[in-house]
Amino acid sequence: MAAVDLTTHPGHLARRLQQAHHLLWNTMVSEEITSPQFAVLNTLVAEPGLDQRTVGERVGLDRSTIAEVISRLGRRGLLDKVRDPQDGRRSLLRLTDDGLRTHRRLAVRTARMNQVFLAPLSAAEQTQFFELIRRVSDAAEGLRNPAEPLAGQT
Amino acid sequence: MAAVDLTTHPGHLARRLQQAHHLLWNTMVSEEITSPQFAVLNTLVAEPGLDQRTVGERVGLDRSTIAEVISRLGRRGLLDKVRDPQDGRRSLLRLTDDGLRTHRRLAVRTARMNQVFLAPLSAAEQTQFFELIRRVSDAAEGLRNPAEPLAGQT
DNA sequence: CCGAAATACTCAGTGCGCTGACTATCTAGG
DNA sequence: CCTAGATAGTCAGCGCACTGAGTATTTCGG
Repeated sequence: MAAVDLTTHPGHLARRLQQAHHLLWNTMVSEEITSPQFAVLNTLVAEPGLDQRTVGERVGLDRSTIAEVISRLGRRGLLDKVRDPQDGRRSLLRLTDDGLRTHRRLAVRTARMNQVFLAPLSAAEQTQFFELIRRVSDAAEGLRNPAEPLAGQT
Repeated sequence: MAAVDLTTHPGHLARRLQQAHHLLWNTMVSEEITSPQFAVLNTLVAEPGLDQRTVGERVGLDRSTIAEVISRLGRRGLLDKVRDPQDGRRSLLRLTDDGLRTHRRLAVRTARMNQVFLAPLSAAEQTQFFELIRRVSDAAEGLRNPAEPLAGQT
């Protein structure tokens, strides 16, 4: 009987939080476009013409995953992908009119959903919520490259 | 230029939090056993002989996903799965000795990882962190079955 | 100019997570 | 007993997410 209490395990809580979010997203935002897909659209609204890798960096997806997400968005005609004439390795991405319209429509619903999702918390608690999660995520992300200790050049 | 700030979107933050956790888990706990798999082991340590559906309920996985996770654990010889003689629909689950040993080993490492993961927060903040995430998750989970309004029997 | 390193992307493989359709089994009503 | 409904599990299909290997292109050193 050495079982552990999972409700104090951040990983378990993070997974449950995502599931809860997924549930609400499906009912209140879209069953077609997923949350990561919306994040990609959103990035390309802000910075049209980005290459695939950079979009992945912005939304926090690795090269393989971002490739799949973009391929799906392309199949749906929400974005165009063209080879960079300056650098044949890159694919430059740009939303279509349909992609722009979709983003606008979903942005409204997303805002509504976030309100419902965060309704159990007071305004102050919501701020705390964001800050605590961000601090933990950023710190863990920082452990990824333990090198690069000082600013001493190289 | 109607782009949105994703850092105030709980869904986005939840995803990033899980990625950060996954990263730490892989380096500090195990590359073989995943966090959901550990959750299943942990549940069966506390309640041996549970059926598949109930285990899924305990750890928060749907019938399909829990089936796959259990199948993987079974292939690795960490648990046994036998048909319930009382009810032929059910599969009863029980850890093997190897499963028990694995759980014990990982439980220690998991505790260490949680400390590192939560190190950026003070003790009070950690409590807040758990509570806020739990409240949001529970509330969203509650929206799943909007029925069952009163305690009036049936 | 030419070969090596870096970079962007693709592909194969594994695993989590969900829905909807299906099968097997059990339970309850007539 | 026998059928209708509920319940446990399987299966197919989609999508996110990661790693490691491989390809194409660019860049940099000699």
